[in-house]
Amino acid sequence: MSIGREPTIPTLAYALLALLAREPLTGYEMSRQLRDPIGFFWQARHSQVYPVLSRLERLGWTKSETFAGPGPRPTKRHVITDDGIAALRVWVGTPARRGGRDELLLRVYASWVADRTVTLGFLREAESRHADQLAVYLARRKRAESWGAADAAGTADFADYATLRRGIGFERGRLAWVRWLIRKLESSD
Amino acid sequence: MSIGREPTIPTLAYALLALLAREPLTGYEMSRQLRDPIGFFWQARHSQVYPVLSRLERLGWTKSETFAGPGPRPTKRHVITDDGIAALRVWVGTPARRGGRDELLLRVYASWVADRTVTLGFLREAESRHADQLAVYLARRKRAESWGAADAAGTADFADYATLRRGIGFERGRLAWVRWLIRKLESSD
DNA sequence: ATCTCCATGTAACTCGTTACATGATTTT
DNA sequence: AAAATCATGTAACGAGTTACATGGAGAT
Repeated sequence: MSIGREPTIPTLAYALLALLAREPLTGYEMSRQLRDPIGFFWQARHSQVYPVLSRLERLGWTKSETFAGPGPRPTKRHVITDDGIAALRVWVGTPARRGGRDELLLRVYASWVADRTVTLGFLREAESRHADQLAVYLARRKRAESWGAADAAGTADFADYATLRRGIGFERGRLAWVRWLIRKLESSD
Repeated sequence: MSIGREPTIPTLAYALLALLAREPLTGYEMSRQLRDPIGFFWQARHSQVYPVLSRLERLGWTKSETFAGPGPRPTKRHVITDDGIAALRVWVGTPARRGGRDELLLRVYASWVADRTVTLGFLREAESRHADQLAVYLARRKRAESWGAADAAGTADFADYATLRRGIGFERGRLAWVRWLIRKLESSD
């Protein structure tokens, strides 16, 4: 029984465990994945990743093997332990708190103080960014479906596929809304 | 050479200016709005709001009048200045950085390590939360449309309405995806 | 020659949350 | 009687960003 307040585990720790549950990775590889594949819904810089990785190891949730690599320091490959998988399993079932921050919406909320050309400018920029992102996701979905990820419920591949589908839904909804707003603003002179 | 780099203005400062551009408010009223009306895309606690408000005043972007009120300290009503509106106008046109964090997606990404009943449990909870939120937004849209907000492009009311529409789109897309996932997991035994 | 990728970490700082602190009025 | 609402703030901490630091290998 610990009397004091045991320090809370940051969500990033579970994001890293989720990556390691799929395959062993170096810290560098994890921080790359926290940009691109899962960066759609969770991001972190390498400077945030490394301290959390040490902590995971102190908790016994991961272990690492060190070997010679590029750069001045040795490279570490991290592996999740049974305790780590158990901890991840518990966390998955705890309630998610919502509440995201969205700068584009905040800008739209304040846009009535700006010139319409400025507003249309950032909306058109958003339109093209979201169209690009949608194209990326659609290509990935095609690939994922071609090797049957859609029918592999219960696997990591299916979980990837499920989050990808949400990415597509998000980008489509966002695009439709941005285009609606652009039309509205253009047709009201 | 160390040029005195002016400290960066936090995004919350612009969120507060966006509120004050609509009407003068107390810090308390602003922190309430950062829960409910605009809490869908931007949140903050009162402990974060008050220091930023002092800073806005030091910058000359707001001014406040103090009067006796409930509680041990006097109440302050904050008003945006012309400089504040100008600063908000500039900020609206600067590029928004994206990248949100979404705990539900992170949980789904890791869900393949958990029991299917656990996964279905948090998905059904998410389904009902999003259905509730959608109902709230739809009621607000009805009200907004009844007094013509949809055709008032360039006004604060229209900006409110535009963000509300995105809220509805988001909740609908989220609901459709959660329901698809539930069906997929249920039908794969 | 310069840039990017690989691969690690630390330092300084800002942003955001939780808890502490006070106290009258209104609602349950 | 207890809780919520109005209304302000501070303190301690955790989360997240930017910058500093190192250095080999391969690409432009």
